[in-house]
Amino acid sequence: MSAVARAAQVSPATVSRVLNGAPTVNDTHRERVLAAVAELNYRPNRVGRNLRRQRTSMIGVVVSDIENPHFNSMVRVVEQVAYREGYRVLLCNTDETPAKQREYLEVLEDERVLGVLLSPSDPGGPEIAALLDMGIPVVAVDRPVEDARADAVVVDNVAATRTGTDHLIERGHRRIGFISGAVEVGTGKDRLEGYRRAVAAVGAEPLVAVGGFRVEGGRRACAELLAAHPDLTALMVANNLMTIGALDELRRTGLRIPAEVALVAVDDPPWARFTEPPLTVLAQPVREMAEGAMTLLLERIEGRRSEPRQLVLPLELHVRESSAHTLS
Amino acid sequence: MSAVARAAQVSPATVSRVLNGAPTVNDTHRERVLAAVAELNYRPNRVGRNLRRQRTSMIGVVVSDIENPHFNSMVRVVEQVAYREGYRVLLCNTDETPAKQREYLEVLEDERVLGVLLSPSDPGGPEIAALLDMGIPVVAVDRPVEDARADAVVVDNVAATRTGTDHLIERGHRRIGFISGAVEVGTGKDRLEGYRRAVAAVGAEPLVAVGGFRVEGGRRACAELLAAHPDLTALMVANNLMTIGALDELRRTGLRIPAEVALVAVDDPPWARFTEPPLTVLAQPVREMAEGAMTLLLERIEGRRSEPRQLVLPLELHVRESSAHTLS
DNA sequence: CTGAAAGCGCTTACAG
DNA sequence: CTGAAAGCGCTTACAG
Repeated sequence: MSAVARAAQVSPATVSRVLNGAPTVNDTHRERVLAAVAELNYRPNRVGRNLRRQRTSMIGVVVSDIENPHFNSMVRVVEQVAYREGYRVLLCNTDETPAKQREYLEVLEDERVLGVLLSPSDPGGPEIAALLDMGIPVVAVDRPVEDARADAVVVDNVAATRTGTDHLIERGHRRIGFISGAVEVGTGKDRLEGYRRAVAAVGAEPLVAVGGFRVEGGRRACAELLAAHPDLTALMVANNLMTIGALDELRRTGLRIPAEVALVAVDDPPWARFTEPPLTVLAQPVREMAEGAMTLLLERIEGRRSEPRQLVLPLELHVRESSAHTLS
Repeated sequence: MSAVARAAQVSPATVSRVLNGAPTVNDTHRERVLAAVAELNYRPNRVGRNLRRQRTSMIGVVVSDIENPHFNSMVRVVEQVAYREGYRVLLCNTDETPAKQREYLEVLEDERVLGVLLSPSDPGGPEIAALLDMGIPVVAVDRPVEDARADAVVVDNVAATRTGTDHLIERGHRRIGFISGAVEVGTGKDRLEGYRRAVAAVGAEPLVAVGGFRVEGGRRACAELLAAHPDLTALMVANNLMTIGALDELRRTGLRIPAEVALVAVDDPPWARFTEPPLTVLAQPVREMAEGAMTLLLERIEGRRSEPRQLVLPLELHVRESSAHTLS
């Protein structure tokens, strides 16, 4: 910058003013500065600016599994909104491990990001409180966090699996298996709860196997359920990745969907309409969640709100063919 | 930091040494510093460190469509490697637009990232040269860039669609449609070229529609081809998103796969085995590409290589049922 | 409208 | 082994 100042025969302060669009700069000076910038191929160093301004332009986005279509649709929307508003996205992927979450949140704190969007692997981690202590706003997405100062955008997971299971019950099913996510996380617990309530309401026995939200776990859980309960007629699966595993396992065993096993899944990834048969799903309002989360975060960052807020959005049942068979 | 120094009754220099694990620190001092750090809940400010060290720990990752499973699998692997090696990932999504690419690359330059992984929307953008001029290494992924100083990891796209089309030709097809990506990007051009060579080799007529690599474009291109060439018996689709669109269109028209239209697609997303019928695909070696790209980038960042390198990886044909029908 | 000066939070060569 | 000092590249209150 001082090289530019020298070339333009002005002070560094004036260069800075020109670069930041300050109104109070003489036109001759402005032109000389811009010419020198072009001439020297100068690009301002944001690290210096960030230090001086005591403010970066970065938002940390911490997801638990970036390969999950649910999260990457969300990341996409978040990135679009951030870009539009002039912020950058620092992407972190915790692979569902509390240790990685802790390390990443500490890094984000040290990098002095403006705010954090977090789909927690560990909703009670003390590093969440540390961020809030430092004045860095946190918006929990998908799953709430324990610290009450954080904002949150969640969906009504209990209602979702309740609705999905009720749908199967209406179709005459009573032996309904549930492939659950990790029950240590809120989403997993709530989805299991919705299922339990639905089967309890008609006096059916809960048949549960835990698949941990990943493809392989879904396959294993499906195999377990089929082995333990050969009489089951329907499956409710708690997310899209486990659904891939479950479909693969069902295909392997040769069971027909929906005639022998009906299927309802949480999440509506792009491929759900193209499996055989197309899947009945509970679609998450991904775009609304991402936009809601960014709205809450930007309100905080820009100082327009200080009271915590929580957004609860509904999932939507899309009935397709995987549940089209009615038991008689 | 000066507060910590005061509390520990040492100089800021000593605090810095303790925090950075310098060996030459008296144990008493070390303990006093660590106690003060814990007491004051001190977290070092990386912005200050970055400025002083003239070095950040950030890698820019610029993809053209983060919602595409191909790229998000890649981003996942990149993130894992970066984390393991102590680097952070700044994620940028260009939505296939040169303008967004330019803006993001300028931002990455200004943020003084250590290096950039770029799947270019505009392989000739002058901002790529600007990064290299500034000494920031660039590794092109998926598609090469024009500047010869950049490293690159690409797949052999010409061979891929050539192989896929030859596979259809062996099954007796001669009226083979091609749903192309954007031909302005290398991948799109090369995939089209492989198809052209294959049909030319048997004297068949090339039947091409451009779908631009996105779902809607794929649907439109498929409809176009079916309308213009009602006699076609097979389709080769240049990526996974357009395949979703094409499948949807085929389903709408009621054409049976593979009996009435055979289908081969580039990319092997998780759902490709669960469509009806399961898809014959050309699988990209995504993990190898991401790991290769990170290896090249880290070699540059850590100064272990200065000559440009290019990695070319093969795609693999996975024959499934969407091409199982042989024409007689 | 402009410049000289201070300072953001660190790190590190230097002297002791 | 330690501290005082300089300085990374900016921005901005202040004085003129």
